[in-house]
Amino acid sequence: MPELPEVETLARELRDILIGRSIVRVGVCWPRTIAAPDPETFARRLAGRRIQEIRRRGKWLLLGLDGGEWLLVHLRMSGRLAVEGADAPEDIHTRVVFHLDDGRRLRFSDPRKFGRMVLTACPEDWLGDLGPEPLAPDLTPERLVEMLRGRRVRLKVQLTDQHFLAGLGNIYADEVLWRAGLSPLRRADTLTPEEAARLLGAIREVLEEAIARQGTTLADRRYVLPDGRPGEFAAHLAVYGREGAPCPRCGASIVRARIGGRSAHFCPQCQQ
DNA sequence: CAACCGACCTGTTCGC
DNA sequence: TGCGAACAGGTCGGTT
Repeated sequence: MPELPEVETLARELRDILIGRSIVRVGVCWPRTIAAPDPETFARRLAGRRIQEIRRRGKWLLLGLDGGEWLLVHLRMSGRLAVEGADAPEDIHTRVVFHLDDGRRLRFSDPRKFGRMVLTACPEDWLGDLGPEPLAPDLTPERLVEMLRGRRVRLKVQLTDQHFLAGLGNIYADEVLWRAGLSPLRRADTLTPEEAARLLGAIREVLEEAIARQGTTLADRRYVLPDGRPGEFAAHLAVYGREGAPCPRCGASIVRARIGGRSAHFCPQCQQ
């Protein structure tokens, strides 16, 4: 499940490969991947465009093209971007292929078909009402306290709400709360300023460490780098996917519960 | 505003 | 062994 660290890693890797390259031709294998414009227009308008810059916003990847338009990509659950030679093996999950001017291709595969792409001159129209970037310096502990005011939902739900904060998903929300020593069941507006500051610190530590290790590749290998290499953060997960295993901090057994319709993993001992 | 549900999807795991 | 049910979860839109 690609979250902020995975998309950030992709953006960094793809910058080295794609900046300055031109898209020669686009093949759309699963039209519903293209949210806008219609798939034919999408392919036609992309042909001949040069990739000038690559950014990330929350879990969105943004490719800036000459001519002023942006190609927006959201990987959702199972989307994957690979850069490969023309001789690469077929993949039944391929949804969109971008043929590049160096003979290679950027291939989007997505077994679950949830991933979406948009070609637009105005990305803000498509990013939704995203919350602030967790790693941006202007997100201060004071501002986080302000943001939490009146928020009666449980912390786990709050952290995965993209309107509140952009980029955290199920895995990193669990890891962040463990690092901060806060219960996922805690009501968001009950945090003291000290706890909010601790939470922000944990968010940044976890995300920065995960980015440094190039993201989390689980056994299903749903996320890998553009060249197929795995990210190395999975070995450092403290709670996610570790139900019944010992807490790295206190040794208590990690618990899995259902919060807000999805699984939450936490240590009942150090996250009271 | 909070909580929940279904829809979108398919590969994998689980229980009988 | 084989089958269908349940599960995995990001996001949106709808209902209670």
